[in-house]
Amino acid sequence: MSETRPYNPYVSIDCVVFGFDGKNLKVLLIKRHIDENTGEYNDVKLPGSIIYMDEDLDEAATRVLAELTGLKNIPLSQFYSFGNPLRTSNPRDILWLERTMKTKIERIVTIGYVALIKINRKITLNSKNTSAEWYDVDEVQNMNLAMDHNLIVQKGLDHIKHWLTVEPHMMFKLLPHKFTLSQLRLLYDEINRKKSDVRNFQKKINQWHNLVVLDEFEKGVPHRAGRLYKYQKK
Amino acid sequence: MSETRPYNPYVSIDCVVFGFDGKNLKVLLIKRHIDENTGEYNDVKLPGSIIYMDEDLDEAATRVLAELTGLKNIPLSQFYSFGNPLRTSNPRDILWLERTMKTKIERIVTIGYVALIKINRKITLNSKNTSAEWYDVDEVQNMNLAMDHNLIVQKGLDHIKHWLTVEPHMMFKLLPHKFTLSQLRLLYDEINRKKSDVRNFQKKINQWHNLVVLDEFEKGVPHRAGRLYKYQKK
DNA sequence: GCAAAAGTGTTGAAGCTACACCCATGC
DNA sequence: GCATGGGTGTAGCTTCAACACTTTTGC
Repeated sequence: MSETRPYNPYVSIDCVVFGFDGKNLKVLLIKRHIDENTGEYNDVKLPGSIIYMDEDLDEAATRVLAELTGLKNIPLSQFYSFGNPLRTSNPRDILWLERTMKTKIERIVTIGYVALIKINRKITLNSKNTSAEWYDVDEVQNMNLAMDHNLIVQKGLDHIKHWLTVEPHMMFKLLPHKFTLSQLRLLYDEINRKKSDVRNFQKKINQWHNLVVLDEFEKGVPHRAGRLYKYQKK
Repeated sequence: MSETRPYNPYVSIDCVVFGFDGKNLKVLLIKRHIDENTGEYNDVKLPGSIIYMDEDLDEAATRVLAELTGLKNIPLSQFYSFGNPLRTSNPRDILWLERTMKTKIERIVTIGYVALIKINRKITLNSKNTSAEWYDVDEVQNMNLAMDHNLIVQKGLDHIKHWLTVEPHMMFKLLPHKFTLSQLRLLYDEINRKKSDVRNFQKKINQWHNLVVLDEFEKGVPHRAGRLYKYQKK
């Protein structure tokens, strides 16, 4: 983070960070303020930034996420790269980029990374002018994100949906340490965009051998309390 | 392709083009000659090049492949991006890149694309100093390709292996117009790196409904001739 | 006639889907 | 006591793996 480390103004990282609030899948977005002398403009974008000249992509993703949100030790997975030359051609985007990066921007190819975190992780911001918030993934589809970030979120979603079949354990990263089977199923259904049969779902996950049954139950619910489970890495 | 169209020397495309000769999976590589005054050096690399400043990635992939091999109308799929800052740090690579691109090279992030073609397609080269050849994928693992191209080939392989389950029809792009079920099975097994049971395999592919049985048989084989099939898009 | 690959069915195991009722809790 | 979601088993169907012998052809 030294001030003299040169940027590569042609390549950036964008992080699609997903969370789950027990009901909806959420994505972490950062509010962006543009003062177009002074047309004023507020919108919302993915946490992302250009990379340093001598920086590996995975490394850059980790750094960018930490710098913009304070989130550390988050495994990030590259999923797709976006290089439409018009993706940063909106004057608003150019203005914002050049002010923020303090460098001339021509055209940026961005590498998309995806991460799954527990939604109650503390987010800290590096600037008073910004704020990060969780947005419903469904809402985001109808919002107008900065640059091509709608597309990036969509591709990120496709990517984690694909994980459901290939590595379903990734879901546990989105759940609290202790969770009920309903929470697990709702999350699964939310990502998969279809309702599972309750009994069949429980049969399926009982074969995963990574769930530990706890002697605890959820509290304060206006119905029979669900049993709590935790995930145990094998 | 005008001479004045400026390059973006920070982003490149590399194409992993696969073919199948009836027995082995092959990858298309380009011989590269370096004269290091005159240490002489010959090695082999993927068809790839830096992109133009105003060019979309998919567009660049199509152009680069056409320019370097004459292959047109080839669907290319992006599969992964490679950005280790040391990937082009070998002096040999720098020398070659700067001579070929006629521009100063600092560090290149490359976007990997994969394509599947029939192995008898005509390859034409744009220069007398280069030549393109098909290499056994297995051999390539033990060769020392330029830059990080061994890694890129490996990731490309993983990608098409994954296609077997998700979109198995892609295999037909690698086969001749008319083919036997053995050829199809050998290709499947080659990509999947395991032997299928003959009968089970035929049952599986009979459910695809994209195979048309022909009234023709292969010729000149020293055993019972296999029936020919063709692929019919639905 | 022999070497080499083509072609062809059945069985058992595992996994997937569909489906309905009683239970515990908060209000 | 009622509304809400928790928790539980079975039966039919589909899918997948394992397995061996006869046919055709070139030489």
